Amino acid sequence: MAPGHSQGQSPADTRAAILRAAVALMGDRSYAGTPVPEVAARAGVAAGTIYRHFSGKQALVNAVYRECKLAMGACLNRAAAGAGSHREVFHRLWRGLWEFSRKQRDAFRFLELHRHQPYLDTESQAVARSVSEGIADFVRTAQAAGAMRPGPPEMLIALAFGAFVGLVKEAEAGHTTLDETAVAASEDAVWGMLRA
Amino acid sequence: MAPGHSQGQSPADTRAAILRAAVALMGDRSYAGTPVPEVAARAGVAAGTIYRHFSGKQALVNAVYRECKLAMGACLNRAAAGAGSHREVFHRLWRGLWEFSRKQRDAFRFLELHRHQPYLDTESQAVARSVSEGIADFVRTAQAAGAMRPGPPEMLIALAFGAFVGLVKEAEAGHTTLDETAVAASEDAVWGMLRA
Amino acid sequence: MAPGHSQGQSPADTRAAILRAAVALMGDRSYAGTPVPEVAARAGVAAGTIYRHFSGKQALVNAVYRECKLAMGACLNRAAAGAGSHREVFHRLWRGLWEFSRKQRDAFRFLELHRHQPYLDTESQAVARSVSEGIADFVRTAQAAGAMRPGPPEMLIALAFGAFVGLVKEAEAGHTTLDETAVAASEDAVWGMLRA
Amino acid sequence: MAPGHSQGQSPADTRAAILRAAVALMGDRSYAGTPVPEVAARAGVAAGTIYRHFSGKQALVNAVYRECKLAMGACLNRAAAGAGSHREVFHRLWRGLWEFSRKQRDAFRFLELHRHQPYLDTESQAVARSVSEGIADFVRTAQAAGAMRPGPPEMLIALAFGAFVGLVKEAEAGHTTLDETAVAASEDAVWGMLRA
DNA sequence: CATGAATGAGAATTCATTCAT
DNA sequence: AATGAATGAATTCTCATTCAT
Repeated sequence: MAPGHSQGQSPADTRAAILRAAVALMGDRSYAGTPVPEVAARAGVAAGTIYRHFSGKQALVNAVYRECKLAMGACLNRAAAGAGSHREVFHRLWRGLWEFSRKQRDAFRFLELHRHQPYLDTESQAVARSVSEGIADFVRTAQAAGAMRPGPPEMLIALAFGAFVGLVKEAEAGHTTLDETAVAASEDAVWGMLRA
Repeated sequence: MAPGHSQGQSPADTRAAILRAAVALMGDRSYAGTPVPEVAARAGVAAGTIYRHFSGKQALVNAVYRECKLAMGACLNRAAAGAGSHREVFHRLWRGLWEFSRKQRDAFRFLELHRHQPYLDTESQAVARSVSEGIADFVRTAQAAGAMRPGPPEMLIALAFGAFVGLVKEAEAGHTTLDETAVAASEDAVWGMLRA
Repeated sequence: MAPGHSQGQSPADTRAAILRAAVALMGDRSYAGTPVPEVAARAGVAAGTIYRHFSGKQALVNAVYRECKLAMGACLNRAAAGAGSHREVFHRLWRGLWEFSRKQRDAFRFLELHRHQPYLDTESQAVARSVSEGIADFVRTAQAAGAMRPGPPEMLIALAFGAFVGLVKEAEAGHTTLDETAVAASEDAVWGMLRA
Repeated sequence: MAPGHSQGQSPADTRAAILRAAVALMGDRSYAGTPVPEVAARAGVAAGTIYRHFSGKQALVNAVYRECKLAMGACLNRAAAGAGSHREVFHRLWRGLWEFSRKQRDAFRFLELHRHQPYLDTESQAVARSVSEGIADFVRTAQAAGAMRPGPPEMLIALAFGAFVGLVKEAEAGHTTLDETAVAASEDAVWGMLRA
């Protein structure tokens, strides 16, 4: 009977808070396992507010997915952009992935848990494809230069990225932090898998 | 209207049907995303019947998890058991993984989606550990013989297994079947990552 | 946490109780104005039970609508069936309508409030049409015999039925019961409208 | 971002726009079925604006109801006012009703859908009564002059007005326009019901 | 053992209303 | 006066679980 109101931030801030809360919770407990009211609570807003910013739970996951995917894409693009040998670029990519998984831990987990889920819409899938495309280009160039083993770029990417994901999950489960030494060692190992 | 036994099904058959239904559905839509009544429907039994065989939804996932994990463990143990060089054993392991992911696709997907989830109980975790231990032993032996690169066995396993998972997910998403050629190529690549 | 169960009636009884509750409430407060839990409460069942019997609120109104419409149709058909002059048949129809509006007051009100609403599905509309058709046939016969004024049967029916509805609504609002005298007088008046 | 006045609209214009939007929507979808924000959207104002002009949703329906009822009352009074036989006055009344239902279709539908609803306040009911009273006077005069059949004026009005409503609803549902011919025929029929 | 109707807590979503700007 | 983001209670609907048959 007594509706309320509060304020203190711009709509964009509210939206951002909701997205932040959603990445964290859905990355931890899956889409179906995360009630909207809990997202609201963590974002510090009322449940109804979420529906002013997103048309529904599904629209929310998709927004989160795109944001995370683009963030990771940007991170990888930065790494791939600079000069240097293919080995050096790979070094930057591997480190970039590590940085991303550390600094945006929630986003990384979220992306891993929501790959190819049926509730992801066409736009989200398009974003995912465009990010993959960027990396595939790098692989193709390296293959053409004889620096990487031949084969479908998608396969090599799947192997290398899968390896990284495995590493991160292991680190999280084993309660060990993925430190400098481990990252350097894994980078070396994975390059052993990719090089010609 | 007439309660009683389902025609020609032993209790064990019923239990197996429930487990099969649960692997498929939960491997596809996650634990939280899979309603118990739907599992019942797919298993061809009434909703209540599930509760005669499992004390609740959580007990059901755990039963499923253990069964799948043990199946995969058995598959890997068989591969690791025979004679041959470390390279040859790895060959059998990689092929074993492939076999398993093809023949028990649902189980493989289920396991991947339910790694380290909070609803897995201590027994399930123990099963998981025991399976990992078997593989770790192989890695340690190979490292001692100078056939595999040094470093924590868990890390190498995480990288290799992660790579395989990445491969399978890519194949499913890309709608490409993981054929002989791709498996052979990936095996070669991953061995490049592991060998000393 | 503690789900329940109660029983004591057959599923058909439960369904009937829900329908009865829905007619009464929706006939009184409109479709949108009637919360599902209130229907449940009046039917003496839990809210969730409604969804075991009807796929949603909309399916519920449609079921109610069809049942009421068919009941009224049956009532009118009985009246139209017997022998006698057209005037006598009209007498029975008018009385039949009166009976129906008295004995099934809720159903009558419900039908009036839910005519041509957007949530009525094609099947409901078909039922409505078939009932109207029966009456239209009577009108056509009477017109052919020169006992009723010419013109589209639908128009005459709309006028006469509209008059009856107006009468009932007035009686309800004016808190006067529609007694024998009033019914006889109105019958005479309406026949004055219809006769050739 | 910049609060303030809507460009070139006087408060009275805004109020009128809200009322217009409300008649149309509530006449179509009932009181409970019409969200306030939707009324605002159709009126081209912000949701909050409605609450500067009306103390709540209920006050809004009542304002709408009174406006519509008075408009229809005025229409009927004009018809009843002029000279001529009772038959001629009835002709003007019937035509007046037709005019009103055509030119103010939304208002007519609104009034029909909101008769005797519990959220109508005493003032609205008083308005309704005063309009009815005007017509009842005409009926009483005609009865006294022996031009109309005897009986409670309210009953005759209910029958005749009900017939008209039935006609309009049929026309709307049957997707037939209520044309000159139909109106003339129905007028003749209804006079057959009313005349002595 | 199996059934499936019933339950009721809780999830997703809507909407009347408020109030800082 | 007007705005529109925010609120939170109410609404529709789902689903894990129970138990009479």
